[in-house]
Amino acid sequence: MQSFAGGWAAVATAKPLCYSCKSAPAALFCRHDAAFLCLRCDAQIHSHTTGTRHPRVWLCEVCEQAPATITCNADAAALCPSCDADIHSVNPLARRHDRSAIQPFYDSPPSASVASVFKFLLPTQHQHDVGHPDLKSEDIFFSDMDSLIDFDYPTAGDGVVPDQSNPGTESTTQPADYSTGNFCGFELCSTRSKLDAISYPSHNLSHSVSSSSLDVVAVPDRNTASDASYPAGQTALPTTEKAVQLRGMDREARVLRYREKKKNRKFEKTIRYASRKAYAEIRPRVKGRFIKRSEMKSEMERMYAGAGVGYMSRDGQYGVVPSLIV
DNA sequence: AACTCACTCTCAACCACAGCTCGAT
DNA sequence: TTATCGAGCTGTGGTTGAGAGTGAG
Repeated sequence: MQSFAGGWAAVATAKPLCYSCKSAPAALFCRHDAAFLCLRCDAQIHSHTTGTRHPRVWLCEVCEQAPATITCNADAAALCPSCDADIHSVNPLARRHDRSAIQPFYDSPPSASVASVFKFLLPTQHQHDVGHPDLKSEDIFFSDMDSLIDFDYPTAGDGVVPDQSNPGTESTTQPADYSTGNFCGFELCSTRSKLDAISYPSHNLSHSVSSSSLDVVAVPDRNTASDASYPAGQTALPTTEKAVQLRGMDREARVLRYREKKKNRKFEKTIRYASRKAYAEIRPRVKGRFIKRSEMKSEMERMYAGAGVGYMSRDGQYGVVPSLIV
């Protein structure tokens, strides 16, 4: 079994070369020009001084060979249609991941990416703050994140993954044309099924959440990213002054609090069903594997046959769980 | 520099079964 | 509309083995 320790990068193959310089690996895809670009060439072509602000998207985090068109909010990952289909068809839990069409960025990639990576967590009204020219990405990013970054499970119910299969959200899940595999005339993700033998744990969030600003991906607000088939260059960049808030000491305190939380954040296994944990802990095992209680009984009887040693507690239940060495 | 070997590290798979989900009645 | 039933699915932890990574020769 292939290890998945390296996250998405572990299965990634060589990125396509930049269409402009033809030497550096591409980092993003310009939808207007239908061209892969490295960050340097992108900065030159789409700088404010040139006035060119084409809609661009990051490459798929999995194959890194096709433009991302879908964002999986559960995994904080931008995916191309093929990788999305591969990953989210492995089991029912994966199928329930909240996915939405990715929203292109128009400004410089670092600021756009940082601001957008957690945008699915932000209130909808902040979506337009991303492109505000007067704010550093961190200013936008940290202002409201601390109240949203706890990642606590819902208090009601068992804290299961939200069901994204309801009809109301279906339209945002697969907006791209998967049947053809084409997007803006570009053939997507020619390297399919690299993840066939790789499981896809839903709790594995750290690969992108903890990344640097250059590594993170654009994650659009699911409520606004309803159409992936953006006509090239036609989506106007909205601007607002709402982001210019929380200045001064209050904001600094919030930033500090967020950074502290971020520092201490851990993506550890979360027990959703304590009762199952309790049962698993007392369940008899052989070499770590669960065994039938009837098998354990017969095994113990065989082991202790004639020795006069009892292993059951007085009430017939299991006392100390024996670890059978075979 | 390229290769082999030994060693360490990482992690998915395996197992049984209580409890949950959901469709049928 | 509500209640009940049953089939199928999910999640839980310790151990293991395969594969990746690393350093020495």
